[in-house]
Amino acid sequence: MAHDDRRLRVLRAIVQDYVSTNDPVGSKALAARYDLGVSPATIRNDMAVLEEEGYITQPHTSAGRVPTDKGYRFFVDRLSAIKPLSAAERKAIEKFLDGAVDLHDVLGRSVRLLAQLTRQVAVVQYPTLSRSAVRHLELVPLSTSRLLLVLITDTGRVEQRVVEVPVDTEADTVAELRTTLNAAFTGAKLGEASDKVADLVESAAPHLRPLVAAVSATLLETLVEPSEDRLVIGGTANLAQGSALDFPGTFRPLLEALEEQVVVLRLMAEVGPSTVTVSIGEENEHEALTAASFVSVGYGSGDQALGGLGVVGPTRMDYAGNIAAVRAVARYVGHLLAES
Amino acid sequence: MAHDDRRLRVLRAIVQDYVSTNDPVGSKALAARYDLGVSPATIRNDMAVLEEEGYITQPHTSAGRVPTDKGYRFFVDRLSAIKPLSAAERKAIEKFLDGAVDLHDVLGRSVRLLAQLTRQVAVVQYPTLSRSAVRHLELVPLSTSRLLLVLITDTGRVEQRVVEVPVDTEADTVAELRTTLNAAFTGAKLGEASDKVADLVESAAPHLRPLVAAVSATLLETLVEPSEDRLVIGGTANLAQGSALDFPGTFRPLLEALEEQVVVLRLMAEVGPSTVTVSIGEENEHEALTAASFVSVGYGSGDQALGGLGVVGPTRMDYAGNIAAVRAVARYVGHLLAES
DNA sequence: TGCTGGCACTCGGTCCGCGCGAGTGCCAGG
DNA sequence: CCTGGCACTCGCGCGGACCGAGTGCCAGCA
Repeated sequence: MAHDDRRLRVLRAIVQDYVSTNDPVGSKALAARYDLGVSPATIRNDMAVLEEEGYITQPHTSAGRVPTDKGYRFFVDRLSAIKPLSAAERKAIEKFLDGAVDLHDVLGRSVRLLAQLTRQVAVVQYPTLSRSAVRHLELVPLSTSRLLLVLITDTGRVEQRVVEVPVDTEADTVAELRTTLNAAFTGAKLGEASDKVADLVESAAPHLRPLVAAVSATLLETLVEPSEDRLVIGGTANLAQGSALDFPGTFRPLLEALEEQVVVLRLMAEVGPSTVTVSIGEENEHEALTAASFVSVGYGSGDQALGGLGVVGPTRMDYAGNIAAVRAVARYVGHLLAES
Repeated sequence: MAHDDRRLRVLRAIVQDYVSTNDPVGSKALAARYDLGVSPATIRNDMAVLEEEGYITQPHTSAGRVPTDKGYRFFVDRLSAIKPLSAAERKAIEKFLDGAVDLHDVLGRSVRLLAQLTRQVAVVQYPTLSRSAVRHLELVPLSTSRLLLVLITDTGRVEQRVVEVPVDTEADTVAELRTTLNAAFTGAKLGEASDKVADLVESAAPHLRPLVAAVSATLLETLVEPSEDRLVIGGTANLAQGSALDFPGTFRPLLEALEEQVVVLRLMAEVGPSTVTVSIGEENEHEALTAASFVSVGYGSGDQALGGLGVVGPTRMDYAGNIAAVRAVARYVGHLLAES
């Protein structure tokens, strides 16, 4: 129907206007700024309907309208045209990420880049251990009864743990152990490592068995939450922009939630690669995020995401732009990790 | 002189009162809350002198007085009695830090702990590479012309770099190379590594020389700023407390400066072990920090600090408490790193 | 000489009342 | 079904008045 179509355009205009001006938008301003082809009075009627249906609301009687979470949701779902990045932006991405020297560096640059592109808080997850493969396992003797286990994954993550071994070991034994472990685990997905452990202990030379068991146990421990997932956060300064406006009174809890990491990790758990997920306002379970939106996507080539990244900002954000930025950065990060 | 002594007490009272209430403090309130033994009128006279000398100031005529940076400085310098931590706090420290599983974990817990104890922004520096010693060097072949160099220090830091090697290598060669490098570097301070490189290349077997040179070069590269120093920041949510009050308009720049890291690292560069450094307001060079104070100390046993940690907050902070907390956490971190 | 109580003065914060303007809903007409 | 007109509502900003905290100064007292 023609009406529905126009109402959609009205809603879209309201969202766009509100996002850019941060002022409740009235019928006259809409008619003036957007070429809707109808008079303010007609727009008012449409707005009344939109309000009844819950897409917009007015903060008080004689103010303009503001999109509700439902309004944003509708807007985002109908976002057909993904705003392509400008040439300058593409260039900035390359410039920013090239020359990264290791994983930490890649993710650090990514988070800064994303924060800068979107002017929001950026969040980047380290590649999940359990979906990474072992590149190398190293054992460094600390004393005769303590070994340092160093795990290096194909994504460049390095984890280390001290292993208390049940029997005293000598250099030769450690070398043997190292060979055994690497033979067994190198190239294997960590998520499947637990399956191998039993067999490995079984088939190991008798004098190595307690050692293999101890080291394997420690290895599996690193795969459990929360140490398996790590997060880099950047651009929190961007929150301070219009904090009072966007997050009335909820600024501090929001920062706390971000530092908590767990909250964000939970959001991130659902992301798939290449499909951008947008979570708007009240859709977020955590209370501190009910005034915020979260745009996220998985990165990493292949069917399963190695990790996620995204941005957090006020519901009043430039969804189209942020989605594009998040997607672009994820693609670059995926490439960078694949080629290292 | 009796006067000077009383004036000092007045200044101290002003600082304490202002820190706890965040209201400019007047003569009457002072007389009522602190047992100075004199009347408000006398206190007024003292305050006039203190103001003339630049220790306090009044935001506007007919308001109370507020300490100036100079006033805080004087207060801090005369802080004889370090407030000892409460038993509960000591317990919290132990509980918080025990069970840390690796360096990242130790520092992460420390920063959270410090933020919680002081209710300020906490900052912890990773152990400086150049002052750490090599525990182990590992080489993992990525392809015949690329090696992954993994450096493990005695403080538990792990750094990795990809080394492009000039000639194709085989597994045997890599093993030889690894042995050579570990023989040369294990146990050596990284700061002194550059001295060794020339000799090492010289004395290496001819076929290893280009490899040793390439790997050593990469090793030395990791020692230059900014990758040599890393920072963990936590408790930024604490800034949001009275951001408007404490940092009028400078909230965002402050967050930016903290994220910048470089600024903080520069401040941290000067810290020595065991001596707490306090940098107040305008004493900080960086503009965004002119309304903030920085309390820091080095951690690590021995004469030279392995790294620094501290807190950043408004000049209006509990210096005695924060100094005590920073010192206590530094001691614990030092112990933890020493025993691993 | 130094402390004290009293007093006049200053000045920022708060409250109140008012007018303005943006925005709305409704209605009659095209 | 759209449009222009109109009466109505309210939040915001502005200006004035009041209030109270705090000060500086001064004369008196130990």
